[in-house]
Amino acid sequence: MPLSDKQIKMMEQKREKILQQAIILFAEQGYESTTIAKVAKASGVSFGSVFTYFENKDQLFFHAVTEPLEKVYKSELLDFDPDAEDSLNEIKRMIDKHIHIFTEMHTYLQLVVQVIGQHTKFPEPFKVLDEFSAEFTQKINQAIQNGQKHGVLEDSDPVITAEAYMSFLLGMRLTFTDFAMSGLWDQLKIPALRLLNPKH
Amino acid sequence: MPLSDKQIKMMEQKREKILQQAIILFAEQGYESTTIAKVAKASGVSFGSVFTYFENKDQLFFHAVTEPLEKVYKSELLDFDPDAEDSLNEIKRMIDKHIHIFTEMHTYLQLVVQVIGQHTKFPEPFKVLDEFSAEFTQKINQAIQNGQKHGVLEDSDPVITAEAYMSFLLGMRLTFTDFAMSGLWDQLKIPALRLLNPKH
Amino acid sequence: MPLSDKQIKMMEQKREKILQQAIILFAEQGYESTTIAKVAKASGVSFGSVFTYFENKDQLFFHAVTEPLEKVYKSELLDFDPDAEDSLNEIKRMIDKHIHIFTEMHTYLQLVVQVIGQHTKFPEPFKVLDEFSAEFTQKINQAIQNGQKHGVLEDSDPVITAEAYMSFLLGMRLTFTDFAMSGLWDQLKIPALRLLNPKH
Amino acid sequence: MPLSDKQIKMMEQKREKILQQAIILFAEQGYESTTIAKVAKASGVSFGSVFTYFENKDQLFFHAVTEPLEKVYKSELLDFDPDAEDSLNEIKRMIDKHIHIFTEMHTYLQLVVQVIGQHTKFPEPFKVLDEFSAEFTQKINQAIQNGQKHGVLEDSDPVITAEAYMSFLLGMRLTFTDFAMSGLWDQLKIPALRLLNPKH
DNA sequence: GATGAATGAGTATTCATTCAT
DNA sequence: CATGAATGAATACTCATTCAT
Repeated sequence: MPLSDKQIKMMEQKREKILQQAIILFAEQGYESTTIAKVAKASGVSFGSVFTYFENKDQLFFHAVTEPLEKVYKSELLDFDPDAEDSLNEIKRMIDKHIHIFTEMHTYLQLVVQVIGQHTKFPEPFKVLDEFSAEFTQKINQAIQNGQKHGVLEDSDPVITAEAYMSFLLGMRLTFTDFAMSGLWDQLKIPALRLLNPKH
Repeated sequence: MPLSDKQIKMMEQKREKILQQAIILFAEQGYESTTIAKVAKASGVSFGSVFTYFENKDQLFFHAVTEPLEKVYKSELLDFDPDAEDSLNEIKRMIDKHIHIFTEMHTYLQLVVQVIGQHTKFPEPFKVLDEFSAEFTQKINQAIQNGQKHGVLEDSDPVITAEAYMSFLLGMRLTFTDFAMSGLWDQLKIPALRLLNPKH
Repeated sequence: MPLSDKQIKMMEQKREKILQQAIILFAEQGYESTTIAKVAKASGVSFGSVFTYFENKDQLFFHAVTEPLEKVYKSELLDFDPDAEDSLNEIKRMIDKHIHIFTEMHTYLQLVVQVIGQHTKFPEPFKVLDEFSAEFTQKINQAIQNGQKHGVLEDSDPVITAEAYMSFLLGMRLTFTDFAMSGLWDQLKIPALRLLNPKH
Repeated sequence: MPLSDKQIKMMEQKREKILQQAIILFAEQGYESTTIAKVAKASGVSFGSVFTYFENKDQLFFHAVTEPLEKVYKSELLDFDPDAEDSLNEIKRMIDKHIHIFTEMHTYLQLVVQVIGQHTKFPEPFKVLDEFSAEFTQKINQAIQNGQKHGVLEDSDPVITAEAYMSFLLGMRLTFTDFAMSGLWDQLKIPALRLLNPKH
């Protein structure tokens, strides 16, 4: 007897709830200090149920790291046209979006940073992040070349510039732990654009 | 019976050795995965000895985070004159130095990032880092204002710009896990300077 | 709504399948290492169904131990005439049969041995085995006395001899784990008979 | 600073105590039902200490199975001269000894039987037992041939007879769970000898 | 001061069992 | 009756810390 649609939906919600809480806890307390019991409590399920939805702690961590990227951030962060005709405006729109997304990514980025910082400890999730990182900088690179071709950006090594841009985004969210002061974020668009070396 | 000078020196060396190995292990494996036994083994002492030199694991971590800063990086990173007459050259010299230091700080920065990312878990070490961060950006800020006053930097909000500069430094070391490609580092001076908005 | 005959038959088959797989798993892996999930998987049913047919794991084990005995082995092992006129031939026939049955009992005997060896852990199944053991040796005893009366067996304490005979049967199956070498079994009839002390 | 002799002795005693209790518990309750906590309690140490002396539960079990064999039983069971001139008396002495040892081995044999019965679960300890078993039957075999050569044993296949003798010893200890009735044991020497087929 | 045995709090994970569908 | 999600008791094992030598 298969599960009813309702049941399946309930289970999906429960899985999502567990994953959300796991992301928060892993981000704030780190992999080791996040116990399955804490995740279960935060999600309102018994700890046994966590194992119904995720094979083990490692897998839970892996999904906590990769699912938000695959399901949300990836498409959002890559949502710009690197070959746009109106190159400068597209780049500005992109920066706007990136700053905005990174601002919202607070918790998730702490997770990302853990994985990158201790990549030998987390090889599988790191691989996923690393691949996205390559794709992301590659597309930024392309947009920069497009801007240079259209004469809206001054010349600069597009590879270095793309890497610098990404470093800035990542570092920005790290430096400011207190993200109440969201007014700041907006203003970071200016140095972000400056990194891409626009013509005056 | 007081300890001889030689003995004192031996002990200091032993303490230093333990701390160095602790920094490496904490950085690469994280706080929880770094066991006292591992640190002791890497330092060539019995694990009991670790407790002779450091009250407990927490204290060991605290010193691993703060001593390199206090003893080495702090003075190096603040070694520039924010009121220099030859403002542009001083800024360029400063960037050179910063990029260079951050390049070398690889391991230590992983530690820093852990503390910042999980600052609720590590309040004491975080406080030390946070205070340095404030001091650092304040001094950068001052240098930027000096550059603007001397007309070598275009106008820009010096607070934002200083934060952007620091974000870039921190993010830069995070993005590139493979630091064999040190050729890259040199080239990062260009976008770093661009962030400060120099006149053409 | 009563169950149809067909349904009842299906259920009986399912119960039998579960029991067979349970016997194999309990025998090869032991009580604790045999999980209900493994039994269910091996039987091709959901683990919930196991509880439909057997109250709990203990009961499943109990039936795994006792049913083969009650339904198959008991009658086979007792299928000899302890008062036969042609005493020697009956005894030889009995030995033939016993050796043959024990040879086939491989898996089941592992189960038996577990219960005997850890009888404090398995008091109920042990009781059943113990009672059969008493009945078996008693009947062997009787056959031995009959043989002695007919002058085909030399004198010997029939109680001891019966126990020795049973010990031999049980030990035999334990000693040889590799039962591919079935040629051996046949030859064991000779020492088995010798135990009963036949006249030359 | 190395441990003092006294300390080392204390530790050896503690290890021995743990092992003895482990043997008893593993024998009576089986591998899975024997918890480290139970062993620790029975030995009067904290459960943490068990791990000081044995790497893990598997290793504890391995040593529980192999040490008594290597240290005690092996030499005792092989303590007979398979080439003795006074062959019959040597064989009788051997049987006496074997029956006596097996009588005393009660607890240990339950352990042995577990390992043999579930040898796929316990490959390493099984290997040790299997090797001893081969050595033992080989030496018995030799003694039987010697007896036949000297004309004190009737002819019989010495390989089969040796196996039968060993099966009997093992089975004997299994059949009788209540070993209070030690009067019985003595009488088992008679069928044991009979198995070896002595001349009248 | 140096060592490492002893301790036990804490944690991931397994698994029998219950029960809603 | 069949299914499998939910539960939490139970257990091996790790590791910081203490302290006797």
